Formats: sequence, structure tokens, C-alpha cells
Amino acid sequence: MKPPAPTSKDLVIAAAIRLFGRLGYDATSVRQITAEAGGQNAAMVNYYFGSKAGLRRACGEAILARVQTALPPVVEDVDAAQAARQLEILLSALLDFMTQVPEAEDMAAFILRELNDPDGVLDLLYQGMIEDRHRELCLLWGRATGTDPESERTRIAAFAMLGQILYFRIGRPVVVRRLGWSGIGPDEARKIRGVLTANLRASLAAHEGADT
Amino acid sequence: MKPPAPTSKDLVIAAAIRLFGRLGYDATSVRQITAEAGGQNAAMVNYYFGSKAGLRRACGEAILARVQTALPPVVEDVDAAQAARQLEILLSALLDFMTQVPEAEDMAAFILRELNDPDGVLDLLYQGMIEDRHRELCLLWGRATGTDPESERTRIAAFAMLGQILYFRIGRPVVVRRLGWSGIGPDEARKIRGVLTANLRASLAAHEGADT
DNA sequence: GAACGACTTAAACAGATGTTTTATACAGTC
DNA sequence: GACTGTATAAAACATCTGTTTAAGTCGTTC
Repeated sequence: MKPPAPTSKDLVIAAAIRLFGRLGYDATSVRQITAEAGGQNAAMVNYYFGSKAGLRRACGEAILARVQTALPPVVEDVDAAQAARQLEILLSALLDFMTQVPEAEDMAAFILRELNDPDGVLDLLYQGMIEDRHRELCLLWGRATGTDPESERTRIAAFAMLGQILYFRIGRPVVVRRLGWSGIGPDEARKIRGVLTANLRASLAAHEGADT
Repeated sequence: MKPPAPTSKDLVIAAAIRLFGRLGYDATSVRQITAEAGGQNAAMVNYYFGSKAGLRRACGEAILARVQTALPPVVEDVDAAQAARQLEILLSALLDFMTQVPEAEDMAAFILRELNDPDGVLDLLYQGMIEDRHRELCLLWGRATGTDPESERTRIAAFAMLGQILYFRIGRPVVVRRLGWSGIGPDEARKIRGVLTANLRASLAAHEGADT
């Protein structure tokens, strides 16, 4: 039942995700990666992945696989109140995922770095998870507000919701400084969640008024 | 009345902000920068700025100076309704700034890159503009909701508001793909603004209920 | 016109980078 | 025990990096 011991290949990918996310793709050397993975030679990368760019792609695929296994199921057939509740749970889970789980934090940093790199693996990540997850978010939003889940306005609103969460990961250095925190731990995450769920409820409440 | 012709120094800084923002600090070479600036030698950078890191700092200072000249004044003595109106105007201006003005877009990209780089000029940017701007936002939020402008909850809420806006800049590649847009032009910015102002009003309205 | 200073260029340097090549260790198989 | 294929390591390669040094150009000043 216990998972197999991680191979060198796995160790290299894990180290690469961590370093690519922390330092950026170009700022990370293959020697750094293999050293962090415990090995002592840089040729491993080309042996296993063909090139540094191949390793980057392997990192993207590993993230996709990892996220697929951690997906909470989304129940489609829900009424408005259930959808609103699911939205809160989903956003709360995403916030925790982004700010608490160290492994996930590295993956999030990796993805954020890829967002604006034309040579990166954004296509892979988008088609493999981002689009589907966003579509689910739109579905819940549409159910909760009684509007078309795929309307342009709903899709924009879903991104706005995501943006609120993601900024506490992207802008964390600024956030912690302004708040006088030493980091974003469980206590701080709870405070953030309080504000974000209040915002979510307020937006949904605004729709209720015009809805029924 | 016309501004003086840009010096080589100015051209190098402008090119550096653009390239650092687009590619990242490490991924950009000084030869690229001087080539983009019209010059043909890389030694200019060390002549003017001492080092590549010195050029990075000069970019940060140039951004500070530029932003200072473009600041709309914030009127402090306002009632709740006026503060709410100012909030809408401010957020709308920030969204336009982030997605429409090409020069500002480069600066925004530069700042975002610096956010997570411990060796960067985040300190300079934070103390020179980020903290002050955020404090203004908190002030307006506090006035509009009748709460303490410097309470922890208000500061978090201000970051959440910012996050909604910034994500449409940070995650633009994802946003435009999911929305089927070819970019974020004036029309698209207007649609985004519609959603964000609706969210803002909803959040403020939620406070009104518990307030009076 | 000579001398100077500010600016720009070219060439060269040491170091780091991604990659390739070669060599070594070590399973399992006949 | 020799052979084979896989996995790791070491060294060498060409290229690119930031930086330095030296040379060149231009306008200004005396």
C-alpha cells in the first residue's frame, strides 16, 4: 500500500518544480537542480528529459497528474443554496491550497511563472486543468445566481473571484509586510478567508435581489 | 514646452523596464537591452549604472518617479457616499492603467516580476509607492464602510480588491483564452470594469446593512 | 589647433551555462 | 563469468553571460 520509493527522475522533477517556481526557469541552472535532487551530475537532466526544456515540460505534466488526484468532485445537480455553499468550500480549499500546502505552493509558483512565458508550458496547463477548473467555477456561479454559467459576465466574475485568492499568493511579500505578518500561516489564512467569503456572499446577495 | 529628447540613459532604462518585465531579470542580457535601446554596445550599462543590478535599481527609481507624476489626488475629507464614489474611480483608473497604457503595462510587468525576487528592488517599490497607495485605498474603504481604515480586516479587504484587478493583468494569457478575446482592449476593459464595480458595490452594500 | 571631458564603441576576460561525450558502477540473464 | 542494458558520474565543448579595459568619436574650451 505504501507508495514506491521516489526514483531519481521523480526527485529531479520535484526539485525542478521547486526551483523553477522560486527562481524562475532561466535563473535556475540544471546543475542547481540535480544538486538539489541529491545527485551530483548535470547530465541526468539530458539523459532523462532530453533537454532543460524537456524537464520543464515534465514538470508541467507532473503537476497535472498531481492535481488530478487531488480534485474534490463537483456535484453538478444542485440548487442555488447548495451551489453557493459549494462555492465557499471550493474557494476556501483553493486558498488553503495556495497558501498552506508547501508542495502545492511550489506548484502554484511554477504555474504563475509559466503564465507569462510564451516559451513555457502554459498550453499544457491551460488545457489540462485551468480551463476545466474555471468552467466548474462558472457552473457553480451560474447555479448560485440563477444566470447563464457560460455567459461572458459569469466567466469574468469567476476570474475576479480567483484573482482575489491568487493575489494573496502572488503578492504575498507585499501582503505580509503591510499586515505586519511574518508569513501566511493557518491563522492568517483564516482571516483572509473571512474577508473573501464575505465578499462572495455579498456578490451573490446582490444577484438575489435582482433575481427573484 | 516640449519635453527634452530622451537621452541614451533614458532609452536604456525604458528598454530595460520593458525587457525585464517581459522576460524577467535573469533571462534578459545587457546586450539585448542596449540593442533594444538603439545602441550597439553592452558597456553602456556599466558606464551609466555600474552594473546590471544598478540598472535594475535605476528602473525601479524611474518607475517611482513616473508614478508619482500620474497620481490623482486623494481627497481625505469625504463622507461615505463620496468615498465609495472615489473608490470606484480609483479602481477603474487602476484597471485602465494596468491593461490599457502600454508604457504602464511594462512597468506593471516589471513590478510583478520583482514581487517574488529577494534580490530585487521590492523594498524600494514598496516604501516608495505600494504602501502609500494601499493606505489610501484603506482610508477610502474605511470611510465608505464606516469602519477603522487601518483595521486588519480593512487592509485585507483592500488587497482583495486589488487582487481582482491585478489578476486581469497577471493572468491575462489565461483570461483572454477563456473569454475568446484577442486581447484586453477598451471594450474588454469596460466589461471587466462592469463586473468589478458590481462586486465593489455589493461589498459596500453588505456593510451598510450592518452599519446603520 | 590643442586639450579636455563626455560619450560611445570594440575587443578581450573570466566565469557560468546547456549539452555532449566518455567512462564507471551495477543490476539481471544466458 | 561474460554480456547487456540501465543508471550515474566526470570531463570536455561551444556558447553566452556580466564586466573590464582600451580605443575611438564628438563637441566644447582655451
